[in-house]
Amino acid sequence: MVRYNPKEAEPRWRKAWLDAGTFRTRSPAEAGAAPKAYVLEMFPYPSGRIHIGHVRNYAMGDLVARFRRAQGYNVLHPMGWDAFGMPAENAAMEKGVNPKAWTYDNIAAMREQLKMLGLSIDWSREFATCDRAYYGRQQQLFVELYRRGLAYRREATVNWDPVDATVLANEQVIDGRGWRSGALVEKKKLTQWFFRITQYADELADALKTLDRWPDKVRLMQENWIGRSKGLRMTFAATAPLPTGADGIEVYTTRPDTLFGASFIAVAPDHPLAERLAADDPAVADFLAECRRGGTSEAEIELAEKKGRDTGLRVQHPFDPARTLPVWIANFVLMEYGTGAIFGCPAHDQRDWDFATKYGLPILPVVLPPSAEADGYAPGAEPYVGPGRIFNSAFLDGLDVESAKAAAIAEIERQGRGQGATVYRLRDWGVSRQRYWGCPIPIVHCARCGITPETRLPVDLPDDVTFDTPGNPLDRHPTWKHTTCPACGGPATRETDTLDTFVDSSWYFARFTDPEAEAPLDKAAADYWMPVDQYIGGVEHAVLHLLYARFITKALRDEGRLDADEPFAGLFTQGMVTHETYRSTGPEPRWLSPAEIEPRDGGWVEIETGQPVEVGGVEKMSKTKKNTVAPEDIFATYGVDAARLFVLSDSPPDRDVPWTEAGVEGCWRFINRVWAEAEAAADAQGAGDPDQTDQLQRATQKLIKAVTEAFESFRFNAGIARFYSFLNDLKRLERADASERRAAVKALIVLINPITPHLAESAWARLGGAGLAADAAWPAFDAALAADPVLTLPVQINGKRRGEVQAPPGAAEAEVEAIALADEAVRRHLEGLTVRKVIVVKDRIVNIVAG
RNA sequence: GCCGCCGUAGCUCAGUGGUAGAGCGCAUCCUUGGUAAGGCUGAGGUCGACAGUUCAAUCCUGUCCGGCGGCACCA
Repeated sequence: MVRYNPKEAEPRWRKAWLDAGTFRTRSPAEAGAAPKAYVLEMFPYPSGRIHIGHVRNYAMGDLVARFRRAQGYNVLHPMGWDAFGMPAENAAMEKGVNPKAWTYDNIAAMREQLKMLGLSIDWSREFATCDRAYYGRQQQLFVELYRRGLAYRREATVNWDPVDATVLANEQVIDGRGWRSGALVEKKKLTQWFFRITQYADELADALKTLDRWPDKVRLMQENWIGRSKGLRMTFAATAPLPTGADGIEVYTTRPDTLFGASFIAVAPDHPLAERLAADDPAVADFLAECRRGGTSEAEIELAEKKGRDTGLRVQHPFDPARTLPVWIANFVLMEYGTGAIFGCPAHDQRDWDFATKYGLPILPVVLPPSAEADGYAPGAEPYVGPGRIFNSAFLDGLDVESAKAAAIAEIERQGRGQGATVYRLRDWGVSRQRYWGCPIPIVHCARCGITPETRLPVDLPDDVTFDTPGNPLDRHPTWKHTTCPACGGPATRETDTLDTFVDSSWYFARFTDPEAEAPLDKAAADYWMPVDQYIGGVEHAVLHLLYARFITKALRDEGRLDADEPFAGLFTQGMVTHETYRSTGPEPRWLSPAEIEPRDGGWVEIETGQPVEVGGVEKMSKTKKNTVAPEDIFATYGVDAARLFVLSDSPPDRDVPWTEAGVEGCWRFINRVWAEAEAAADAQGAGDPDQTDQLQRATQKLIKAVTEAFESFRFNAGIARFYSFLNDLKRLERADASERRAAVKALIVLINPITPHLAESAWARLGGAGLAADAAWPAFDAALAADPVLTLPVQINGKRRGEVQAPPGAAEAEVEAIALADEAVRRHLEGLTVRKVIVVKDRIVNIVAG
């Protein structure tokens, strides 16, 4: 008996795979009739060190990739680096290092760590988004988007950090301050580049229902984010010309059926009409200022009181010449949505109800709840927003809500006052960043020709930049931005904005299909491999990255660069790795790392002080809470396979998994048990107990079925649970034939290879398997071999289990009934009772109803 | 407030319209030439609560309770 030694075995097998070229992607010609499988995990930011979350993400992807390989698919499983972004510039500012050198050093370090995981990756396809070869081609795509009107420039309000002199993304603003500088962030109007994602809003929303291998949750989040609503855009005619010169106020509504219930019009505080009125009236100006002061946090919005101010202006009701409605300015109306103006129907909208109640505006019910009577109907204590029949509404009376919407829209359109319209919450994607370490936007500004796309690509990022002063290094570089116009040859300046790094990650998956291609994409390669069959990553990208990538894929499709409609046919979002938190006790509690504590007297104490430690909640691993574990340490102690096994075994893959030392030790013991079984099977001799042999054969077939199904359906932990029980079977059936034992363990090895590939190779070799375990075919399930010769059927009397009987599979009902009624235990329970009915469920159970 | 997911052993989770399971932890014992180990045996569960459907419900239906996540003056 030789103990399994991962320290020796794991590097040896990684070298064997490399030497054999095991994970090289086959060309379509080599693959022939084999189906393709593109398996991809979200590529990492090269921070320089992998963390345990990476281990989980890539272990899952590797499981899928190795599983598909064994099933005979031609697998593409590449890796790259999401390498542009702020951390490199922050390192430059803080440590004076060059961002490019810093990034490539990190990539080199992290590549070595990732390679330790033994992933079945074709490393020949690796690239980084900061490679000139990649971002240059991205610039080419940008120019195409620009020429097709999908990239454009306009003035927009942005988060401006006055200390760092840069624009910040929304997520970089924390409590109103710049996350790095701590300066109060200002709203500033800047001319910015945008991608016209809203042009694809309908398709992005509609196509969600084709993504049947995406989590419902993510599809729902995207649907909410796009926020499509169908309604009516119409103008209420003013009774007198408005101060803005307009002759009416345009509103958007999704409830045109409630037009007869309208009792006021409200415009946003930053609506042009409100601003015009404020210019003439200090009281209005004061009111607008008051509205702006309101906090922006969710809690504040939640509690914010509805506030309004009557402008004194009035508009005409479109359907009732006798009625006019007052025009208010209201703080709850948003300028960014719809037209920045609404009509209020207090009877059927909570916000309008709150507002009308506060300011004494009329509440006119027009939708009658199903159970209510129109005569004498009075609104209750809150607005009615459910379905019903329209009443008090002239030509709409008697219609249901949906029919009334259509009828009202038709009438408004007939009158020429407006038309049916679709409105989205989704806004165009602002892609400008006033940063250095990103893809330069390939545009020049020419005094004569204006905005001109650069044809001399790539536009290289200069290496000689400085970070000693705030602001954009590209903008203050002495020579970089001065160039000539590609159109007229005259003097011109370069655009100094770079692209949001989400652009980089919006097409890298397509580039992987042929990373050497001269064009941004090789269409044949992209059409062979795309879409990605299985994409795996964190749910935190449910909206942004995944929505952007869908948009860019559709834009590339419309440019004829590939045929795929969607980038990711299958998506899986994995949970995080969490860990207990520990705090020291005493006057100044602080977070302690797992390495700083030890068990003592049934609790934990701080090693340095001997003071008791307070064990806190199980939370996402973070540096501040010091509840991280270092993958390298785990690898050194238990081997890579134990770590891979652990992150897949203890929780369903889409849920968080709490990291525990005991759990990983259990995995380590499991690995040793598998190895021991391989050794025992390899050394076993001769024929054994026929009954045990049969049982082992059936158990093996059941294992094959269960594990295959679990892997297909992303229930990896459930599959692993079957391995544990199977080891118990192997132990119990140790008198089975030697050849059957070897077959059983070989099946186990091939099934477990996607999880613990190094162990699988060692065990495979020990059992004399041909070639590499990584190349072994997935075992086929044989239902005939799995069938039990005799079944044990429980017998229930009045629904309670009272005994069990043996019967062959497929036994006739009458036969089983006779066996059951003859059973001694059953007869005992039936004493004094009359059998009224016997229910036999074939091969399952017998239930006797007696009384 | 709206939407979604989850409640099974101390912990993390499998599972099924019909006999409740695994790993870890715990207890007892064995081994001490696999030894910073290995193994045997065992205890431990009103399957979140209540109601309904059924011969039979942990599983299906409904209501409620608890936890997590997303969205939220979006007209």
